[in-house]
Amino acid sequence: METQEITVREHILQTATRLFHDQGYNLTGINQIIDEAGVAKASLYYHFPSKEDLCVAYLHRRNNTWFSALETYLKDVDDPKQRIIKTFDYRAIHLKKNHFGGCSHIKIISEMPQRGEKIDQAVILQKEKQRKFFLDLTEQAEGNRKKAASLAETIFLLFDGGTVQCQVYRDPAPLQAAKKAVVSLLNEDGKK
Amino acid sequence: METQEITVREHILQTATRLFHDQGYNLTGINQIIDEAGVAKASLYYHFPSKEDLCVAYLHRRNNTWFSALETYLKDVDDPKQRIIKTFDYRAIHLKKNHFGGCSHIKIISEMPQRGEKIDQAVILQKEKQRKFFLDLTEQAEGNRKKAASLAETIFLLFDGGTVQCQVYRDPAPLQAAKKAVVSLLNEDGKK
DNA sequence: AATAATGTAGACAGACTTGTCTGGATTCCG
DNA sequence: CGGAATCCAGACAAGTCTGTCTACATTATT
Repeated sequence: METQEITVREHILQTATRLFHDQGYNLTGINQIIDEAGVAKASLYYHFPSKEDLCVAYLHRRNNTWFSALETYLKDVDDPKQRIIKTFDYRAIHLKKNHFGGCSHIKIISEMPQRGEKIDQAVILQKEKQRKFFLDLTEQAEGNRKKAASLAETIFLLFDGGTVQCQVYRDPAPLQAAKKAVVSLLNEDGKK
Repeated sequence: METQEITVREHILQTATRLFHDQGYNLTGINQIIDEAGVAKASLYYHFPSKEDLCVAYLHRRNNTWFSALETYLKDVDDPKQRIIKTFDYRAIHLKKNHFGGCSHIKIISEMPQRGEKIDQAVILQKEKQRKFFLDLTEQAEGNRKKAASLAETIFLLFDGGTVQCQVYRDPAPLQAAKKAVVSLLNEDGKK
């Protein structure tokens, strides 16, 4: 109760998060996770019935922390267009902090072609949350609903395209190009 | 000499190509490749010194076959704008044929966070070839070189974004949305 | 005080991994 | 004909993988 009170479960999840992202899911063994987390194997299997369950927890964790950190980053930005644009900046910062390893969710489905239902759900959940995030903002920025929807789709495509190209080049430049394109689109829209 | 004359090396490469893409690189063992190809293990290691070398050959093969099939698909299309647009159609067809497994190159780097130099080179080579492909076409379609360059970047981002989202949803819709955005961009350009 | 929840340590099963090696067969080419 | 290139069959090494299990210790709650 005095300090942080990091539970064993939390410790496992943090270690798994680091290793899954940095080394890859298939290249990270259960034994390595328990060694680096400093817990017993039975403890891991007590909290997570299988490696796949641990993976699902990892994906949900990533989804939540990414969005809450984004909200913090945007806390003083009110204008919807600016919120969209600054989200691209945040994405670049976040990717750099993670050594340009790319999107955790995309990586997982790239590693597991025959993914299970739970993993499918977790990945699609994140993508839908991101899609809705952009859609809400374009609807605020643009009265025409149909135009807002198509604009949001384009922005989301540029967002994912920028992310994956940053992974390839290990460089934030593609996301900056994507941001430029988005700025252009949002201005176009205003001028019309 | 009578029929196709598929060499052993070719047989290995074809089997590896199918398995790497459908199952993933790390989940495909050397033993499975030789079993399904019907060759001896020593034959595989005779032609490919290591699994990584086989991977590099696989990436180059994918790169070449994708581009030559694209050229065939576009053989009757002359207008540069139409060539760009039809490339998105071709991408969707190609992804569907490969069960929406996504881009082979992106998948490989997602599976191997600490990839070697040869693999890095192969992936970047493909990306640069695609980038140049779009750049050549935008330069033909648009006199202003600077505008053409930025247009090509945006198109390329939409291309990769559409590809990765198709992988997530196992559906061609995102690439169709990307195509729509590109059509819009190319028309904008014409109107200005 | 007793029971349930949570933890440690580590052996074990059964299967898989990449790569090497032995040993011999076939085929091509000069 | 002779040697080089190519191929097959499969044992083997040394390690990895996930998940189960036994046996015991600590903590919390009722």
